[in-house]
Amino acid sequence: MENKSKAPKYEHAKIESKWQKVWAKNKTYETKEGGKKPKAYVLDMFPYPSGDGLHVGHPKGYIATDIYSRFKRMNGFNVLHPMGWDAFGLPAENYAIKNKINPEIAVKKNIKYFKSQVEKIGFDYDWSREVNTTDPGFYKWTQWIFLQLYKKGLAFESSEPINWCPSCKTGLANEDLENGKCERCGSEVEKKPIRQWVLKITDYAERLLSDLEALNWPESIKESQRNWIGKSEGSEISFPVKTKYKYVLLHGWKSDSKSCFIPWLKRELEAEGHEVVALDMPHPLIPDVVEQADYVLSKVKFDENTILLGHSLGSVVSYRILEKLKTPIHKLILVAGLIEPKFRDHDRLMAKYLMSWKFDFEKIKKNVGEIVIIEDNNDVIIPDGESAVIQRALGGLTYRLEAEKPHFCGMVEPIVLEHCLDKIKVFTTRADTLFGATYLVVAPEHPLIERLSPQITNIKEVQAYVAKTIKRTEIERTAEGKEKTGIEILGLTAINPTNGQEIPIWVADYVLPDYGTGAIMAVPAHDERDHQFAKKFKLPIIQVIGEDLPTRLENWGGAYAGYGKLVNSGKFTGMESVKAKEAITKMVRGKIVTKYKLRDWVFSRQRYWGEPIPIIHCPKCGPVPVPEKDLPVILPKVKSYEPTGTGESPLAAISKWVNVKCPTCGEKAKRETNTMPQWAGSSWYYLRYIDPKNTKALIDKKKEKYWSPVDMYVGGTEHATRHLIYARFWHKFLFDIGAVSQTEPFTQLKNQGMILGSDNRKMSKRWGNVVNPDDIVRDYGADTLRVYEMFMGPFEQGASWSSDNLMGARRFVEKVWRLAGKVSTGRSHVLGGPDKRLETLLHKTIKQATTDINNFNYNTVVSALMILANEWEKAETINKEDWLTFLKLLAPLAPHMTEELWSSLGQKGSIHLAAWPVWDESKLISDTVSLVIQINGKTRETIIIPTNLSEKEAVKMALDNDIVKKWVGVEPLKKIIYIPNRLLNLVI
RNA sequence: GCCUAGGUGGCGGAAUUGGUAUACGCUACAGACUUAAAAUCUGUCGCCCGUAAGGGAUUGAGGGUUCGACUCCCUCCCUAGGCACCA
Repeated sequence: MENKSKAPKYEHAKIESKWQKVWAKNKTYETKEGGKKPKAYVLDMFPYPSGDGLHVGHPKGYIATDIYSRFKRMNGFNVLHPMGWDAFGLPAENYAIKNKINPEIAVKKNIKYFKSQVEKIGFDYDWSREVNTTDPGFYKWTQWIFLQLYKKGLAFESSEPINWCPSCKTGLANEDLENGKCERCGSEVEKKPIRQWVLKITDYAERLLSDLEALNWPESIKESQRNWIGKSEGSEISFPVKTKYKYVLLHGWKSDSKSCFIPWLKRELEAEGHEVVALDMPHPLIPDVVEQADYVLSKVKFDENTILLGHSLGSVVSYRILEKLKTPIHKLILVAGLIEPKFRDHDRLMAKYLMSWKFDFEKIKKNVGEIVIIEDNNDVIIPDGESAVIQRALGGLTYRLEAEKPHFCGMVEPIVLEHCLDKIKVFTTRADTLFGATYLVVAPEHPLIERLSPQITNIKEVQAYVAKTIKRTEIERTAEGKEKTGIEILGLTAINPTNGQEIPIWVADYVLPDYGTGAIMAVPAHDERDHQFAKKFKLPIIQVIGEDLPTRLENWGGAYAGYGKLVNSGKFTGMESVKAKEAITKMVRGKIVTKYKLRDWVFSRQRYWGEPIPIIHCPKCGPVPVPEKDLPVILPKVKSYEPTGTGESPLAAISKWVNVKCPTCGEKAKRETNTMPQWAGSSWYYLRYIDPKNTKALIDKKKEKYWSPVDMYVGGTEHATRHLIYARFWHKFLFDIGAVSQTEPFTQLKNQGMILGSDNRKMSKRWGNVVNPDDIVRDYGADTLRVYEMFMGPFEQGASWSSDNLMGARRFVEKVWRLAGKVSTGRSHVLGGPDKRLETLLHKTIKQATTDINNFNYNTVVSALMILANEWEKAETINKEDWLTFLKLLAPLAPHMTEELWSSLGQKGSIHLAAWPVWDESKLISDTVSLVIQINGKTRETIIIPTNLSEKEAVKMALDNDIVKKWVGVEPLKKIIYIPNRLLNLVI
């Protein structure tokens, strides 16, 4: 009682503001470079400074890193523990629009409020390194990284249809969707083709996946990323399409219809049922291509089902033919074709002087549906790269490969035949079931439908189905339990390459256009979806797996998707699935390939509040990167920053900013007006803390090498497949260009569990269950808040707020405050004298606090400290050295109070710079231990024995015990299990 | 459907990794102090039988390994999260 009155009252507000000022003045937590200390980079995911401010859930992670960083500092580490603001992006912008404040002003205001909230909790941040993604000095380097990506071809423009949020009025990345809805506002997204910038994150898919293995991250986050990347290994297999065409084959200079591959190709195509015309053209030695073209036109009628093939000079004849046609033909195939009078071996004077090389490219393009250009890598006549020259003039697809004989002069040229025939390429992970592929299905978006439309007899119905399905949103298309729809494409059939079977081709929207090849082989016996589809449309189902299955196909409810031995599979019958995959792929000349579900990162937003993309569009030079010396491209101040919804950002309206001179040619040009997504700045901000003031380079190499990577990264799980994938991607890219020294940015990651409201619901204004940390700090103190949040339960688990439990933490803090009154210079006493038990307990507590803080098991640290405090409360006096040790253990958790008690005992310097206590292993052992005695594995008695007693003596002591005697009786001991200092089990 | 993490008193949760299950805290109840209340302090507090001494069952369910299982193995149920018509 006397001690109680001696101690001054615990006034948290006074103590906390006092020490916060002292720490700031003394720069207690400023990180200094160099020295011989090992480093520890401890990092929080930096917040959006939203208008609402923080609720008590936000600081949970910050408290955890704060404890960890203080602990590391006291253990002799050079600690980097910074904080900053992720202030670009939709939340900040929407807040600004809603409140009619310029985003720049709104963000400044919000940051000020956030910072005041954070500072009250007493974190050890080095504020001299504070970063803000909207600061031009910061986003200069965000733009710089974009330019490096652009230079390496990893940033490109595309007009593919992307996810468009009609409410946020901007394009979105795949990662920004939640069940097909905009993650921010919940609107259903539409597919809209708008021009946008895309980052080629898919180039890094394999590394992003395989490097996960070595990371010390929660398994669930790694699993999310694995799911998101979605790797699957399978085969690409081509199915020939059976069509009816008229082929016109034109031979080259000095040849005729009997030379090279022409006769062979004619036979092969005729065998497939096509009509083939191979003409001998007039004057093969000194040709006049105009005359030859007229000759061909007089002999052959060209229409939409004609395929024209020109070999060598025949290609030039084909241009002249196409110039003169009234209606387009289906396809033009150029084999070793040419478009200019250049030759590898010698000049051909007739080609140079007797012929014109001017062509009407527009007319030619108009008169042909599809162009294929095949170049021989070992050609001796046509110059290297001629296919690219032709492609520039005419478009089409080019293939550079090795012919059987140079210049495609072989009698047999299978590659030429392959390009003459139409094919559907499918991706499958189950090549072993290929014999059971009874039909093909293509996505409604598949180019084949358009390309082969003249051959499709029910084209009207097919087009109607396509039009209907393409309009549907992603959710409608993939809605669970949805009946499968589709329509057969009549007039076309495909050939199963294993057995030559003719199979139908369907179009159905259960096949997705942007995964695999946009077409599948359907194996209804062994794929649930195909099974449903086949049942509905009465398509054949053939079992090819399961020779050894107990039940037959008819008895299965649906498809059997497992592995097994093959049946009905020709020479592969009896083979195991796994082996058959490779063997069958090989037989049909398929390719083993790897596919990923990860899509490229749609990187532009048609919004105001983001980093401008540093590109200038010049009518002459195309897109030109802004020279690095001109960075940053400053986001201009505007009056109206509301989204336009037109696919253009509000920046497009600022002509003063938009109109610039092309950096390459100096002519009039326009700035890119799209901005970057909110994830841009956060993809590299952790590097900026290392070197926050650098204006010359992204980061100083020496500093980067010292501090990278982040040793402990803490944040919420919601960033699993966005921030954490994007940042890893950028980091790997920066590693590839030599800007950083590590391949991964964050070696260890912890997720804090969410703090829910006292009603078990997510804290939100909507439920009125939000608790503001300012109120808790004011009424109970920051130290109490910190201790409470750490004591709530395991760090990675969620828990709901409870004011009762908060009081428990407050009581503990006050108890510690009161204990200070018992401190004396003698040994810790209980009534009657010094107590060795308390010494043992102290050392146990040091050990537990040390290992538990290292593992983020803060709830058990608090409990251990409580146990010691409870014991001391029963003691008369507390030894001063023991007390100081205890304060140090508590210091990371309750920094203000411990600092106050530390200094009140006359200690020099901050407790937070003191050395962490070390436990003495020998002091952990007490003189006596309680030994558990079990009879047949059941606990019956506990006896106190001297430490390290031998088995013999322990058994003797146990058998002396009355209760043990009662249980053992006269039975002989069958077996004795003795665990020294712990347990004795007597089996009778 | 596939994958991942979980399931322990009235509640939040501990358990030295196979060795006394329920530490620590909250709640509740009783007592002390007080004119009274709050605060504080002290004590009791998982379940069933029993006045008690004592005994029995018990870590989502069932089975197994073991002298001994919250902990390891198998089957199943439930909760949370990720992916999902991805061929």
